[in-house]
Order: sequence, then C-alpha cells, then structure tokens
Amino acid sequence: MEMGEFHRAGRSQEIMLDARSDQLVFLADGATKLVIQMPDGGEQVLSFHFAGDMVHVPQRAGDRLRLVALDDCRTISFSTNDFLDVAEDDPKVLRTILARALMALQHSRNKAIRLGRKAAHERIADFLLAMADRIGVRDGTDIRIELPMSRRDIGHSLGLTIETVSRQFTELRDSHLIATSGRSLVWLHDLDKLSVRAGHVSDKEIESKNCATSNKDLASPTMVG
Amino acid sequence: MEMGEFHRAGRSQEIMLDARSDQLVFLADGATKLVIQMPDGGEQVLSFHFAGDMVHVPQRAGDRLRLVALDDCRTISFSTNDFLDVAEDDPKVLRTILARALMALQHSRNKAIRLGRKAAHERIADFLLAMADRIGVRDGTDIRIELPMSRRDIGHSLGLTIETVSRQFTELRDSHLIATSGRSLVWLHDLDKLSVRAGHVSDKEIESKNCATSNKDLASPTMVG
DNA sequence: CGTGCATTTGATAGCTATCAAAGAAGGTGG
DNA sequence: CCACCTTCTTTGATAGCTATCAAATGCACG
Repeated sequence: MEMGEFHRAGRSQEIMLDARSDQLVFLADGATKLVIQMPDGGEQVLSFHFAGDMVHVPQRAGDRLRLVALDDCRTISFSTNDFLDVAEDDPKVLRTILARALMALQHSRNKAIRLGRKAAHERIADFLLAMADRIGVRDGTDIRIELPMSRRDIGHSLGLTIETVSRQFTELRDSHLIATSGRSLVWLHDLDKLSVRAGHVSDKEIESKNCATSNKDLASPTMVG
Repeated sequence: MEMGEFHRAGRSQEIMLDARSDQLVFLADGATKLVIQMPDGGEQVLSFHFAGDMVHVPQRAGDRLRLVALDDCRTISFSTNDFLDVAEDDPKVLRTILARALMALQHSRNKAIRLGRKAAHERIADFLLAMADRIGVRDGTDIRIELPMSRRDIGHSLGLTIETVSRQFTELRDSHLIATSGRSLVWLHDLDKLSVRAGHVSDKEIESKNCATSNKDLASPTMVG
C-alpha cells in the first residue's frame, strides 16, 4: 500500500483527491466543506469539517463531489481500501474508523432533520449552536465563534438563499440573541433562547431547566455541517 | 457476549431495542422506518429500510428515536459494542459493517441533498426513483412499486405535508409519468422524465442519452429513505 | 484610498403549510 | 356478501414564508 497523500490548500482551493477509489481524508488543520455540484448549477454543502475530523469521499460521485478548503489547511488522504487493508492487522483502528463513520452518519441524520423542517430561523439557530459546540470558545458569558465559511456556504448547507441567511442573522441581532463583527465573528448571548428558537426544546423545558440539570443533559440533535 | 435478540413486529408496531447501548439491527424481512419525535410533536423519518438492511440506532437519542415496522418484519439486534467485540476476530466482518455504515452515510447525505433543495416535485420524483431502485420490479415497460409506507410517512421523510405529497402524486398522474392503484401500488412509466423532474439530469442529458449510454451510467444521487 | 466582492436591505411573486371538507380504501361485524 | 365505520387520501381556498430580482451598503485587500 502507498502512504497517505499529504495536501495543503488555501481558502476556497479544492483538495484534489484520487478519483480512482473511495478516499478517507483526515483533516490535520483548518476547515473544509464537502460540496456537491447540482445539475442545475446549484451547490449543496453536505458537511463542514474541522481539525481532527475524518471525511469519507465516495468514488461514485467523484466528479460531482469536491472537498474545498475554507481556510489554510493540511490533510492526509488514503484510498479507503488500502487503508483498511493495513488496518486489518489492528482491530482497534478499524473500530475507530467505524466509530467515526457512525458519528458522521449521526451528523448527517441530524442535518436531514434540520433540512426536513422548513423554518429558516430554526435552521440558523441550530447551525449556530452546532458551530458553537464545534469551534466556539467562551468569552465572558458569551460563546464566541469565528465562522470560516461565508453566508453563501451557510445557505448552501441549510438549503436557504444567502439573503434569507442574512435576514435571519439580522433578526437574531435585533433580538439581542447574538452579536456580529465583520463577516466571520459571532457572539452567542443566550444559548437557552437559541435552543428554543432551534426547536430543540420547548419554553417549558427551559423554565424547569433553570433549577435542575445542566444544558448538556438536555442536548438535542445538533450537528456539524 | 449475548446472542442477538430476535424480534417480530407487525404494521406500525415499534421494534423495542435495548436502550442501554448503541444497537445494530439487521432486518431479515419486511420494511421499517427510523423516526425521531420532535419536541413540537412533529415526526421526522430518518430512513426507510428493507430486507437485508442494517440499521444503526445510537443510544444517545434513545427515547426520541424509534424503529417502527411498516409491515410484518423480523429483525435481529445486537449491542454495537458486543457485536464488534466478537467481530474483532474477523476483520472481514468489521469491513463489511464499515462498508454498510459508509453506505448508510451516503444515503443520509443524499437525503440531505434532497431536503436541501426546496421543490416538492423534485423530492417526490427522487423518492420514487429511489424506491424503484430498492423495491421496484419490472412490469412490462413500467416499474411497479408496492409502497409499504403511508403518504404521511413519505411526507415526514421528505419534509413535506401529507397534502403536498398527495398533490404531487396527482400531478405526476396527470402528466402520465406514473399510475397508481389503491394506497400502495405505483407504476413508473418513464424513468427518464422522472429523472429530469427529480433534478438528476437536465433535459439535454436525456436527449443525448438516447443514442449512447444506459441510464445506470448517468445515475445521480438517489437514496433509500 | 479605491476596487471588487460579500453582505444587507427592500419589494414582489411563487410555493407550500394550514385549515376545511369531501371522497376512497380497507377492515369489521352482522 | 354487504353495510358500516374508521382511517387515509384527495381536493379546495387562503395565509405565510422564502426565493427571486434589484439596489445599496460595508468589508477586506491590494
């Protein structure tokens, strides 16, 4: 088997993969999006990935699927079969890969849940909470997020237009649930209210929560990408 | 490790799983749906499954996720960890499981693609093509499908209301692309035109196809469930 | 400091959800 | 075998939401 292939890519550069076989890509650093080009010219973002993530890129859809860097990033990619051939000696590795695949499946299912419910404000709130989980950092009582993706990417990920995404951000800003600065900085002021807006929990659940369990226990379907 | 648990279930009965751990369910016979109960009372169908399918039901969402029989079916379920503990001796089994998980991931991604694009007629056409792939049988020049799920299930799967699903069926019937009988029988008259309506291929691609490759070669993202 | 691109804002049209009611389908008991 | 009854499906009218089209503003970069 060959060694994995190392790649570096800058903002909006495609990460070129061997189209001759299924690929397993490990993202060492940075952020990427997996996009599919639709016949009508549109684009759909299937998932976002961050440092440490594993991405499976099937061969079948080769020419239509693209892995694109959202910022400077480094990757190592393998042919899935080659990788598994080697991993057969070590069941632990296989199980790790399987666990990651099942996690990716959960994320994808959660994405489907989001897209299946139509309200734009729910999708945006859910997206922000998912990003907070993934790349958010505490900043006083807020959660600060530096979004590596554009409004367009967000829209393509959530099945919304860029204008609708923007309007939802504005609405969240007017409601004092978030603050923004520039294109990429977002502060989440109130995770509870965002959870309500995301449709994860009802108002009542939030009320009772204040005197009981932590937010983590009530965690609902969130997702990355 | 314990042996897998056998289950039988009839139409709309829930298949009870051990909530103490992730479960791997093998569907020996029949059809099932994996549904999640939303806080607002709504339901979202994550996937449909048929004889031979493997379903992964994560523990985390235990009380909200339900595996429900669409007709008489038999299943064997295992704790994922227990199953993998045994499978470690046999890398082939692990790889098979992994391959199935990656396939489920592809299906889920394709579902996300469907839901991400808003047009109801595209979702319905895509759904019918996916079902044709899965459980369709040739019937002269048609493909005949016996749908085990209700219009409500279809709607919950596609993020549409039951009324919209019904209207789309009516429209396809009026366009002579399909015929129906009773609640569950559907005949697909023209896969090419359905592919166009599903947004898989453009009109031009269909025209050129008639003197070149088979439909399979042009296969686009379709999915099961 | 200007230039190009991303984002925001506004007005309108189209699509789907919702509400309401009629019409089939399949199952049950007489 | 038929009438009934429940449930599912179909059809219709309306309101609400989001896409689309158009234009202005803001941001980042050279």
